[in-house]
Amino acid sequence: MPVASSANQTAKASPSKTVRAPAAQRGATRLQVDQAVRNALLTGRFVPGKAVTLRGLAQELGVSPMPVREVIQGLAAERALDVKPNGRVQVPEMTADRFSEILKARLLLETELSCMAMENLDNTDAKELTSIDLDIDESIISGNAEAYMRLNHLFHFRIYRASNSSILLPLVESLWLQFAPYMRTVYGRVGTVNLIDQHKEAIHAISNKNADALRNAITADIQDGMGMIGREGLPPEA
Amino acid sequence: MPVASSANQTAKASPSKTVRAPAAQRGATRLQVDQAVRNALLTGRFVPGKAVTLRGLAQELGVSPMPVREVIQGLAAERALDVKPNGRVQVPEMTADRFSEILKARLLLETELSCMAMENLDNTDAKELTSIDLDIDESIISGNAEAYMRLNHLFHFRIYRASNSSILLPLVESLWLQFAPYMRTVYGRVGTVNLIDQHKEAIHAISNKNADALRNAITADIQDGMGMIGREGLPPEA
DNA sequence: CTGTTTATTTTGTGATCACAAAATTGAGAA
DNA sequence: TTCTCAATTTTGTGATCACAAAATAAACAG
Repeated sequence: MPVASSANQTAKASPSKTVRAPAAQRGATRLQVDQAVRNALLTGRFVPGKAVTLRGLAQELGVSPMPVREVIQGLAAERALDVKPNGRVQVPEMTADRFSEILKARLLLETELSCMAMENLDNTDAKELTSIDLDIDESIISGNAEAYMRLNHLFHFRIYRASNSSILLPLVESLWLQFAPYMRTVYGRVGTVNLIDQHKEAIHAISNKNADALRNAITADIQDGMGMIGREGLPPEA
Repeated sequence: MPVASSANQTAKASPSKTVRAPAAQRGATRLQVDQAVRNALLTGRFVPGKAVTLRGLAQELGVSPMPVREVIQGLAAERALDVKPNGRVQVPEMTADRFSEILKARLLLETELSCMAMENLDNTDAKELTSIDLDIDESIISGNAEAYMRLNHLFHFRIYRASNSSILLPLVESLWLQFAPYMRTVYGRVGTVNLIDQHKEAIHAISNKNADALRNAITADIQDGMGMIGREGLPPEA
């Protein structure tokens, strides 16, 4: 899945004379790498434990190792990637401690975020969320875990983004990057059919402009989605 | 303040033959740059709006621009540095919205963190915290804002670190990196003598193993430290 | 076949380079 | 002076290189 124009790669014609494509805009390559890796993490295409190598990712995306290095450093700072003591980078493994702490943090921050968002949400947003939720239902019954994760993220952050938050929102985004790869492995084990859709009540709360109801719906959604794991055997390995 | 051995810099002897120092260990240079910038931010030596340039920082620390690039990317991902649309990097400016949100996030996360830490804190920790607090008192009366900020960070995170948290702790660290530079400008304006020391009660709560009391003390400390700004004129500029 | 040791490959790290976009400076005209 | 525009410098970006540590593969001895 090359992300850059083919003229960009293998730019080695004459010595000490590197030809470069016009470069659509400043930092476009890094941005594309960043989005590619983020999407891969959020949709579970990067499995916990998976090794992430500079040259590997660079070749896979059709770019030089340079922008990949910077993106990896950024994602490592967000704890979305794990830099081992020997420098190797991998998708973090989940542990029981990490999981329960993420659950706690999500409940704390995402309920707050949804309350903040409430005052800026109107019926137009409710309709959009309804549309997304329909796609979510479809992804659940069809067992398309990747689509489910993408849409579920879209649903939640469509709400949170209305909060106009510049502090809490990035923190929550970091949390999602951390637990998403593990959730994907859970869906692979127990499927997606067991998922309960708590989104209907969230939409209803938004339509009624009831902040408390939205808070409860978000709480229920988080606890349903992640609490399920508690009954399945939390730690993937001891 | 060169951070690397003098043998490392100006390593340009013969063409295409770079001499390198034995390299104490893997990633040591980047780690030193990272700690240097983090300390500068946390102690307020980097003022909001200050431009952070690759070559500038690299030369100041006596390293090549390479490790600086990676560190900056990491700190930008933690919102500790602000990457403008044109690629320039600077210490973030504070706004009223950001400030109140940071305050809210601190109250949410740091109280939780202190409660988690309580069960692992013993009298040895209390004595250490007392020692730190004495130094804090001294820094306040002497008006040494930089020392105060360093010690205050040390005090809080000595507590939080006992929580053995791997999720919430990095989030809070990100918050401190974000508000520290601004706080320094406030201390420069109104001085440090107005600061109220709420740490005594926190230490007392730890000695008594009273989680609720610790929560209250941390809450009071945060609100005292940051609530003061509300009476001084929050936004540095509109 | 098993365990150990050596050779090979992979991989992160620091450094340097070339280039373009952007900011800054400088000169000249009104 | 003040404005405008060209020249210069600064700065981030992508690319490539050299090196060492680490991981893997390959020999080899038992």
